[in-house]
Amino acid sequence: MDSEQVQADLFDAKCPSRQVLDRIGDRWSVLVVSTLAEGTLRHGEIAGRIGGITPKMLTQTLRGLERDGLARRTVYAEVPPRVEYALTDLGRDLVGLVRQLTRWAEVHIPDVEAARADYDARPTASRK
Amino acid sequence: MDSEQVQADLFDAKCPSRQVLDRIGDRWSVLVVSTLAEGTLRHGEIAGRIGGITPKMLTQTLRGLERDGLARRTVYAEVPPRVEYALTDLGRDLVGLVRQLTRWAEVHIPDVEAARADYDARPTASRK
DNA sequence: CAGCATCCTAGCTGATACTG
DNA sequence: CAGTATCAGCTAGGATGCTG
Repeated sequence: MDSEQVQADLFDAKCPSRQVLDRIGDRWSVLVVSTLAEGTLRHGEIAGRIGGITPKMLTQTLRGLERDGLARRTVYAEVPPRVEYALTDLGRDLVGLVRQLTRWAEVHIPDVEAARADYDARPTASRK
Repeated sequence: MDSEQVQADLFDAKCPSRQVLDRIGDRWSVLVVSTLAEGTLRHGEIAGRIGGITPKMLTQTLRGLERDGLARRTVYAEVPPRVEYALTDLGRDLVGLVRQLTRWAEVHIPDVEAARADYDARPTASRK
């Protein structure tokens, strides 16, 4: 395989890890998915559990998840309106990946933070 | 535990998955780490393998990886200057996580794309 | 309650040019 | 060769106010 091929594999939108990161790399997706992991919830319930998310960002995030087949949106024609969100099978599968991320973090983030502190303390290092 | 505590767990910098995503969620870190997985490389060699990355972004990314203890930077006092980069043990471990991301993507991204195409085609859905 | 419209800011990112 | 400095654009993200 030539270098052009390697480049194509790594760069662009072809790189698989890039695709996942583009999907869950934003500020709220992981949080919303994790919250929905506990079951079907309404818009306000999700907001309450997460805390600090604006209605706009929540809706925007949920729309993205719905579009990508990770969450299902159910509207009940009632007054006042009621909208429920739940994970799809695909979404539940994503939870598994998130758990792997979490597990890795719990194990290794301490090392990362130690290295960071060490780096910042070192006067010789090219500091930011 | 009160709702304040739940919020603290999920939000802020405490959520473990958030920490990983903050670290590898940027455009180049995963690419650079994956490239370094093949061995010790010089600045220009990494740039050549990745393609499309500017010197500034590469240096910036490498600095971040070095700071977090994921990569090691070795400067040789020669003329012309030579600087080599290699993964640390921690960095190599991160490669494992990236491979899991990649694996998940390869399996499920097709479903995501199908759902997306379906969603975009549906005229009734609240489209973006 | 759910969520849309609008405005606005901050930070990532990139293009370019220059230095040790 | 490796790295820095500067300028500029894009867009994720947030604040606010209004509607069905």
